[in-house]
Amino acid sequence: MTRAEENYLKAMYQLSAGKNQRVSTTALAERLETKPSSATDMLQKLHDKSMVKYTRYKGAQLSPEGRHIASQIVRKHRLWEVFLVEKLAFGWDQVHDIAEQLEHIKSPDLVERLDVFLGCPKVDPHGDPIPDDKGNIEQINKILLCEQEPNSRCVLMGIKDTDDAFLKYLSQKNIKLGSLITVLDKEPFDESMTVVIDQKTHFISKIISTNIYVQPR
Amino acid sequence: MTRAEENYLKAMYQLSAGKNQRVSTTALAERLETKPSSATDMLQKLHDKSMVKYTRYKGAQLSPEGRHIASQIVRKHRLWEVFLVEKLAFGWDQVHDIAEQLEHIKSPDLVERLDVFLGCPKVDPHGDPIPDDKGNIEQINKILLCEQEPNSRCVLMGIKDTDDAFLKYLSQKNIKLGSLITVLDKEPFDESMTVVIDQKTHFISKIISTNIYVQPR
DNA sequence: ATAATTTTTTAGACAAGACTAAAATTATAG
DNA sequence: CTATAATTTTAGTCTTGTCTAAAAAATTAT
Ligand SMILES: [Mn+2]
Ligand SMILES: [Mn+2]
Ligand SMILES: [Mn+2]
Ligand SMILES: [Mn+2]
Repeated sequence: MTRAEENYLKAMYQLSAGKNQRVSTTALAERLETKPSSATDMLQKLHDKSMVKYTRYKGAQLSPEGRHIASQIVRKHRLWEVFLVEKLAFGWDQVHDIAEQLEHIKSPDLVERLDVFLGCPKVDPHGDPIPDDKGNIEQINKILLCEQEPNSRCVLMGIKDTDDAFLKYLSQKNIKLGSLITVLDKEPFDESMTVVIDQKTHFISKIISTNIYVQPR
Repeated sequence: MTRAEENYLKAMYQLSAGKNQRVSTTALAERLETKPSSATDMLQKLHDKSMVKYTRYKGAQLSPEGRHIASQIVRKHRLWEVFLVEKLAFGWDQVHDIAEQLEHIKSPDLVERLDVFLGCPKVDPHGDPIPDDKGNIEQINKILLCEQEPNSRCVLMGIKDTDDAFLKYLSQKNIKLGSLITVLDKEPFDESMTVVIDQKTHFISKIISTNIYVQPR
């Protein structure tokens, strides 16, 4: 697998979120910041290598093998992110681009040892689950903060859209994975919330509460 | 710099060992397991980018900038090798190929943090010096074991030709960086040696003693 | 000094991956 | 059900990095 092929497989894996739906040429091209014609080319190549099932004008779907390869790229990406944050003290907003490169290092032995070195983590620094070497993901029960009722407690379990600016916003306010959140009030008008996070009171908009995964306590 | 360009610069850096001599097209091609015509192509490209000074039919020489870039690839290669051996418990015969990939990861911040994480090592697992971020190398005073006189002591400081098979041979006999070596006898006929390494007696051929760097004690 | 040999370069081709412009197909709207 | 719009594919071009075969230059030997 070349780097480009791996990136296409990973993009398909992430676009067909959890389930294994078909992915359209345009969606794929958009995700990879390339043109639909390039995506078509690649899908045909991946079809010939039986990594995807591609039907002209109908989009493509990962084959079991393509799906497995994609899961291992994601596994590597997230393990490296853990390494960068836990061992090299990077901030969670700094690691994605570097992991984007590291995920393509080829050495099954390396992945295994890295996993052990990191203590076999189950989630990456943004709370996203790390697939195991078979591609299985341990489902963690989490909901969006915006769905929490007033006067309830929960724990921050992940970030939905791990945009750099948003990650910076959160860490600047010292909000992080594992933070204890108490919802005090929810404004019916704009659904903004008053919450206490680790003893500090914050007023957060709907946009923000829709981007934070929590586990009720 | 693309990966191929980086590999050419690194190869030139290593071929012009220490000094900054001119490198021939054929030598470069051989080192990179490619054809001389490909090397010519690349040298012309690198000349246009002023990474090397290339003269037709006369070979090429690294420019100060090309030399610096090359040194940083070597720096990354060796730092990653330290990481793999020290942190992930790889054997010193298993790390070169993986480092060959890792050396191309682009992030100045990453290199700096990795260096600190590893305790700013001065040599890699084979005893080769690690250039600093300016490209400077701390010269370590070392000679070949074959040049040691009988009835002298020395410490193993490095391996000259870090061939996988040779590295395996050494570690299988528990001979490693820092091992204390006492030369008991040197056969005048074939220059084979009887040595004690860490309390154990070994008979070693000239070929082997010419491949081990030591520092006299 | 000339001939033979070796080294190096040029010319032309190819594969991977991307792009643009045009054609084909599918989806949507009236 | 047809006309228009949107999506997708094809055809042709480009860049990077490689190769082979042939030409040119430099070396070595006679
Ligand atoms: Mn990421
Ligand atoms: Mn990637
Ligand atoms: Mn190495
Ligand atoms: Mn390399």
